[in-house]
Formats: sequence, C-alpha cells, structure tokens
Amino acid sequence: MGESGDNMFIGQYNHTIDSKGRIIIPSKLRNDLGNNFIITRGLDGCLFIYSSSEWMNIISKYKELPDTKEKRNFMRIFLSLATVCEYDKQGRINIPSPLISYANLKKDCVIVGVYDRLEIWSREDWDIFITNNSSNLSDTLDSLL
Amino acid sequence: MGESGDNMFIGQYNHTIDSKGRIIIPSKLRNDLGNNFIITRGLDGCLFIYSSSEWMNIISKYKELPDTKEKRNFMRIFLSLATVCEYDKQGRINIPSPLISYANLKKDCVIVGVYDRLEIWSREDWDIFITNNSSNLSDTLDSLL
DNA sequence: CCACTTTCCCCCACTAATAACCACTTCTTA
DNA sequence: TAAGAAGTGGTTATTAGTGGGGGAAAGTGG
Repeated sequence: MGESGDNMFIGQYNHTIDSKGRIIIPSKLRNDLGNNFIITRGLDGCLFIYSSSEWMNIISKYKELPDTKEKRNFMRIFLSLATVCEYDKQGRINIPSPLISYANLKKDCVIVGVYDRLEIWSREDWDIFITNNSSNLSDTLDSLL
Repeated sequence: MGESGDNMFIGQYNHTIDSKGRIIIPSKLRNDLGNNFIITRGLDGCLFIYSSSEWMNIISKYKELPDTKEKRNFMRIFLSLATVCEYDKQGRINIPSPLISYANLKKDCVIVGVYDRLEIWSREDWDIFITNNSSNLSDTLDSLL
C-alpha cells in the first residue's frame, strides 16, 4: 500500500484550519492520497480532494461529452477552481481563499472519506447536513435501490 | 481457516471496554475476521464489524449507482462513520468515540456473531433487546416466513 | 528598475492523541 | 492442580496535530 491506487477513503476527522488557510490531512489518509493531488470546489457546499490518478479518470469522462454550452460552463468553474496541492513538512495543505469562502470554512472543519475522494466541510455545515439526513438514512437507502 | 473468507460468525461473548475505548475481539473470532476489518455504526443501536472482503461486497453494490444527490448524501454518512481497525498485541481494537457514544457503550459489552458480521452491544441494551424479543421468538419467525 | 507589500514556506516549539509495552488476573485444558 | 492461553488495566514512549515567527519569493506601484 502507499501508492494512490484503488484505495477507499472512509471515516470522519475533525481538524482545524488556521488563519493562514492551512489544514492537516490526517496521517491515515496521506499514504492513500499520494503526494500529488487536486483540491477543487465540490458539490453540496464542500470541497473535493482527488488523488491525481482519480482526477484524471474524472476529467477524461467529461472530455468525451459533446461540446455544449452547459459543458463549457461546468468545465470552466470546475477547472478554474482546481488547484494542485502539496503537503508542507507537517502534512498540511494550503487551501486557496476562493475555496475557503465557497465552503464557508471557519476554524473547525470536518474531513470526510467518501470512497474515491476526500471532502472538506465546515463543522457547522456538516452538523446541519447530518441533522437533516441521518434520521432517514434507511429511507434514503430504500429510495436509492 | 484464518483468511477472512466466507466464515459464519455465531455466539455471544461478554467482555469489557476500558477507559481508552479498547475492547478485545474474542480469540475464537480473530482468525475468521482476519487482520483488516471495518467497524461502523450499525442498526438498532449497536455497532457492526465486517471483514474487509465482506465490506467490499457491501460497498460495491452502492458504487454502481448513478451519481445523484441522494447517493452522495447516503455515501457520505455511511462511509464517514466507518473506520479501519487493527488489533493491538493483546488482540484488542480501538473503538472511535463517536461510535462509543452512539452505541451507548459503558464498561460491560456484548459481542455477538450474526452470520457475516459481528455486533457490539452495551450489556444494558442487549439485555433489554433479549427481554423484549425472546418471549415471542416463534411469532417473529412465523411472521418472517 | 527599484522599493515596498504581500503571500507563501520552512522551521521550531508545544500539546494532544495514539500506539507500544508490561504486569497482572482470570479462564481453559490437560 | 499446574501450565499455558486469554483477557484486563495502567504507564510510558512515540507520533500526530496546532500555532506562531521569520525569511525567501513573488506581486504591485511608483
């Protein structure tokens, strides 16, 4: 293990973002994420982090789509907010300020493993999300299947 | 035996969780569970433990679904509560504190083998469960079939 | 082109959380 | 009933995470 292969990200980690926009990637996840990865605006109010190989997979799917205006608009936003990230010596990354404000990140953040990506949420938004969705989890599952 | 294959878990084991959240996996079950396994929030107030192969089976069903908002919400909650576990030298595992509070684990716990998974119950909740359900066991079976 | 400002890293120090270690008790089994 | 295995609990050592200062690099304006 160690290479950013087909590993599955799971779990929830509570950490803090400091005044310089730095946040730590939990050590348990660092190996699976690898040294080159992409952070970008996600869906539903959070940020997405993909390993570079996973990022390539996603982009190649979109590339195949016909070149409509909707595709161009989506690609502009999706790609313009994406940034290549690296760790500092302490295992932290630097989140660009546009992404910080998009995800409404204050001090307390939640890092969530969601299969092929990490998500970064503000603690506040995550708690709201959980409150709104966890009670009917089995219903959600039923309607999915 | 030994590899976390298609083994069936049965039986009930009474053990204790200590102040650090450590609890032993009964030695009879360790071989069948393998060295890599997942603990997560279960249903009805207990925790579930799956061998990694069993976990993969479960996840692979969800993975194939189209990427809708419902799926994203479900996966976030489902995966965020799961944790990869390992044994310490004494055969114990460490249960994350969110799961301890969810399952209301105090000192005395019950570990139950339920076919393809283990369940961890607080002694208290287990006793209540048994009291409420054992009397009408034949009725329950009848209504199932 | 130069001076000034701002941003970004690297480094160090401190604290908290986790894992390793070890000693002891209880249960099994021969 | 003795010996080994299984289970429990606490201490110590190590790693992970947080926060801030200072220097290099890049960006801005005269």
